[in-house]
Amino acid sequence: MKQSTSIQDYLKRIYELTEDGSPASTNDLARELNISAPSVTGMIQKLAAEKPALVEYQKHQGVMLTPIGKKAALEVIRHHRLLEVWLVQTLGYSWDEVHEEAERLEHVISEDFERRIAAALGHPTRDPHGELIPTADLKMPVDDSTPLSALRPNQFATIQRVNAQDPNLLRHLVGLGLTPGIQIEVMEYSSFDNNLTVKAGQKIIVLGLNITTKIFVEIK
Amino acid sequence: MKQSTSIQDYLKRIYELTEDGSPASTNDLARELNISAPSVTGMIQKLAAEKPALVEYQKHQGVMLTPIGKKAALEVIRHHRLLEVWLVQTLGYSWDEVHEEAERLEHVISEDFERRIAAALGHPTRDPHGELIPTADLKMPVDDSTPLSALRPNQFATIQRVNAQDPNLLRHLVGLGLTPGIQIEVMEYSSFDNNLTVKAGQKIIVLGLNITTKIFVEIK
DNA sequence: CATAAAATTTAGTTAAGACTAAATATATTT
DNA sequence: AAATATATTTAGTCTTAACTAAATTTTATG
Repeated sequence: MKQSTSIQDYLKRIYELTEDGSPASTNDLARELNISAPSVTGMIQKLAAEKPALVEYQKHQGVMLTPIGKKAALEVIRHHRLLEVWLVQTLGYSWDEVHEEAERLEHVISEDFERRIAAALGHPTRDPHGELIPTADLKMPVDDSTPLSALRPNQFATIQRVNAQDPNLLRHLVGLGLTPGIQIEVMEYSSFDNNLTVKAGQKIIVLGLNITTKIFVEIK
Repeated sequence: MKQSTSIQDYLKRIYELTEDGSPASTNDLARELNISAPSVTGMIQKLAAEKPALVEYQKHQGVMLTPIGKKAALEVIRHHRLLEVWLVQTLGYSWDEVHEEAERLEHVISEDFERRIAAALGHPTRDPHGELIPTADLKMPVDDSTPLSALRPNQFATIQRVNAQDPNLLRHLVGLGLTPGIQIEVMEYSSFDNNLTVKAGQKIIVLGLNITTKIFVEIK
């Protein structure tokens, strides 16, 4: 019942890619995992053949997680996000440094360790990027946020989460003052390049689609 | 230059088995690692063939670590022991619970993580069992302790370290009040079974060789 | 010191999980 | 709807690190 590190990575990526309800394609998975497409096909077939199956798979149609696969994925994601909070709170990591460390630790911590850090941290519900942490019974809380890219001028919002791991992007956002909890107002929208001009604190900032699709907000 | 988990385990065990200056035998290594002897031979040959070599190996003569292999081993041991302190101090693990968790974590933490916990803990010199922690520049501090088994009646000593990982034994010792820092007096010695009768606090305790060779003391 | 026992190594397999090259299926374009 | 482009799968290989069975070397014993 305990999966290898690489199986856990597959399940986690499949979870992320199927959050919208549509199956994950072999190619998308290959890209996300930095693994060749044929290797991905092989692993998917293996996961689908397990008893009980961890994924549902039809040739050329992509993969979805079975309920069991989903539990396993949420377990890894819970580990990852709790670890991120823990690294930031107790060891002074910054939000652009935690991802890589958590990525390795998530596979080796015990359930006991998980319980201990969750308790020590006061059972946090979000990681340092504002992402929701799956509950101890492995349910993902419902997320009511909207991508910033969907907002238009004169809308006010609070940043809830930033769906990114790239340290450079994260540091850039800190520099701009765009972190969870921050209030913003949309000033302008350009339909040509989908740029949004937003006001955060005193700053007026122009953001491209690449950034606005990664920032999720609660509309005021 | 970064070794696999299993190579790290080999190096660590070889370090422990060669601390007395004599080479580690294939069989001893196999037993310590829970791996078959032929597998051990294979791995040893591989480690000896690396450039630079991690071990010195002559057929049928056992293995020793090269200076480079020793550094690598001390790195893993430093990780392990710092993690044990960390788990006890910040997450409330008891000394019989830490070993297993540290055993998995030691292979995946970054040098940055190592530095952060070392600093957060105030650069401890011993782990929860009293074992010395290799320094940041990977030197093992000299150990001046004596096995309790070498003491005789009327000698007084302080327990410095307990060289054991078995949770049952460790809990047993806590029950007997035999933990690092505790003062003891040797009352009796039996040359027949090598039992020692010691006084720790109020208690009078008879200990077999299996235990007295694992407890290391500083003679008063 | 010859022989039995124990330790070690060699030889050959296996499993996981990656890879490339080639084949095939699906999707897109004209 | 045919032709092309893209995505996916199949087939076969490689590496790591384990295994067992058999051969060999070393050590211990009679």
